[in-house]
Amino acid sequence: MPLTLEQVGEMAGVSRSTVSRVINHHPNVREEVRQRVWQVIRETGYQPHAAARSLVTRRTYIIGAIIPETVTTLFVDPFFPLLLRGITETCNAHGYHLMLSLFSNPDRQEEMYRRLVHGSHLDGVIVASARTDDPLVHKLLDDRVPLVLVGRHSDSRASYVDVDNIGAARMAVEHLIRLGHKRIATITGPLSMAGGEDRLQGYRQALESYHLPVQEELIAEGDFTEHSGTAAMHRLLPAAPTAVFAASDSMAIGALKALREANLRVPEDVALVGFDDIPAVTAIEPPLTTVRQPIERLGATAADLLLNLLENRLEGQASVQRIVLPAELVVRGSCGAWP
Amino acid sequence: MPLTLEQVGEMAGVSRSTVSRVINHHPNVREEVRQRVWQVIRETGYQPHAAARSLVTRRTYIIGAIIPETVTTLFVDPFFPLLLRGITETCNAHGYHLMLSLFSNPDRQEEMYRRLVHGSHLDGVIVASARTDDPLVHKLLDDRVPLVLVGRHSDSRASYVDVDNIGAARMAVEHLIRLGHKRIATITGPLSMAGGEDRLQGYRQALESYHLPVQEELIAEGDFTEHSGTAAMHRLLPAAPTAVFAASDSMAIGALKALREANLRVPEDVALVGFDDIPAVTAIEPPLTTVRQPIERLGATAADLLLNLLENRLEGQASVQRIVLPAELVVRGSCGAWP
DNA sequence: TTGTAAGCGTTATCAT
DNA sequence: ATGATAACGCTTACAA
Repeated sequence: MPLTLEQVGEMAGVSRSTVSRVINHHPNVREEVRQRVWQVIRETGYQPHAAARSLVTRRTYIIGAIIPETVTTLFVDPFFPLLLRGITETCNAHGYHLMLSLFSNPDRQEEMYRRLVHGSHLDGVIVASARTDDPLVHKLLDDRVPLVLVGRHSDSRASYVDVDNIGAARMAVEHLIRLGHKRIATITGPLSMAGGEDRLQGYRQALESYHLPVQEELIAEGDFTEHSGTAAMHRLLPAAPTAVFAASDSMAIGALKALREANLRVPEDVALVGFDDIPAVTAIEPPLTTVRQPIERLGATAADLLLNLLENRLEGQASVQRIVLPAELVVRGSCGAWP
Repeated sequence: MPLTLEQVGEMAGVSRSTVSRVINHHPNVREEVRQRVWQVIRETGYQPHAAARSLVTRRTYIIGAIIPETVTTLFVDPFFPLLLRGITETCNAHGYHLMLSLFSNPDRQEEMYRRLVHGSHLDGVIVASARTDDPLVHKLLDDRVPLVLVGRHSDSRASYVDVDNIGAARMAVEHLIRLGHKRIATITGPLSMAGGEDRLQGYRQALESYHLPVQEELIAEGDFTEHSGTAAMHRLLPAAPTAVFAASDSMAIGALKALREANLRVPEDVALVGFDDIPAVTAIEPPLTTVRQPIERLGATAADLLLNLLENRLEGQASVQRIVLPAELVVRGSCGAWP
């Protein structure tokens, strides 16, 4: 059985209130007493009971990371582990813990939401890669749950951290244009997700800035998975693009397979650029030119934002914050820029 | 402000005790009253306060997933997301939540451990892929924390779920032997981890069962990462193996690069087999023959085991359980078995 | 500076 | 079958 404040107090010859003050770093404790109490705490390994504490403080020091249903299938992508690493790193550094919820089963979603949010389990929530209009986000906001998103959302009340998807996609496509390509196709992500929509937007902007036409037959929608990349590439083949910008590396790899099947060489016949910089891209031949996102920083920043929100909620106008992080183009063999 | 039991009781015209009984499905409540109370609960969306509840029940319905320091760098491997998916799926189905802790920062480990474990935050813990003699595991066991490991451990008190690494490795190597190879090298994982040790053991067994010599110059240790695979392959090259069994796909991919540099073709000059079946292996040329582990089932089984432990602890002799799941060989191009 | 006491929202024991 | 009432371990006025 773990010790209680009362017992620690007894051992130190003070009341439980004093021990509480010591633990919570209240100033009004005699130095000598403080020393003695810490001594006992250290010796006994006393640790406050989390539930008892949060019952009165109304704080759990737990934040939730929610992966919405739509992306649980993408959860195996290195994106999420990296994001989680960024989040936990920051959380732990500030004494917070992380509760991970994959909303994979639609039947259980509502119940999970209730237990989690209304059960006062969490101080705040980070939602990763929701659909642009995911109702979950609206609900959290309606319920006044301190919230930070990874990836932008249509709800104007939502704070978020995002990668500059538009700029990054534009950079990638302009790179292809400068390499002399005129018929550049794109395999988009799901257009219901910000990442999908924005990267397409960047593609458009790049073409327009070079006065190239945006042609519908050069645009095919995928869902970020490799398989969808292959399928999309098959649909694009009749339009005979000389270059392809895929909105994810997995889709680029899928596209590569379709190109191989069609006896097209990369980059000689078709140049290829991906997005994400997952480890697999350096394993394939040719290594994939792609966009590298600061994923771990994305997570760390989201956590930072959320913790700030939590700590300053008292003085708090509900200030909506939006942070956009830059990405970088990593040029490798698949775009033909190398000799 | 969320409602309390008291308020719900008032609205239903009963005392808080009765509402509590209804919620906890106690038999002794008049049917009519039960109906009325549920009605109010549904209408109001009342949800019990988790902290208040666990203060008295001493249960949090949270289980912890701990990723020890040694493998946080491997956390980006698809292994962990899949494992987590298996774990959460089972947890959520039984009304449990998951707390994720990456013990990445050694300086904070002790404090995190204390807050987490001694703070009564968790009902039980799953530790993934610890080192075979990881002190963390001993400590958890000493502290009487209900525990299930993913991957075996030297502490005989520990229940675990593991893949049949020995059998799987043996199967992979025997496959190479049957293909006619006599000089088969292996790139091992870290020998301080069960997965590393056992896969080497399987390699040995395969050779021995075919009366082939086990030669030290054909064995090189890696750390599961791609880079270490390249380095290990370089060390193996002088021994001129005709086949290589790598204990992870990432290392196999690393080895492939080293082989390419040395102008050796796969599978013509050197056959290659990996372990894990990560997505990247079908992206490379030739596609990698590898061992597929039931990772998600591994996680689900671990969670099942732990929840069982928790639910039956009362009647509970501390029965140590060990479950070993089979893996399968996936034959693709890199071993030369295909025409 | 320190102790006493009330209260956080439950569950559980005991009457009724 | 139901309602008081006493914990659970902590924080926080309020008193001293």
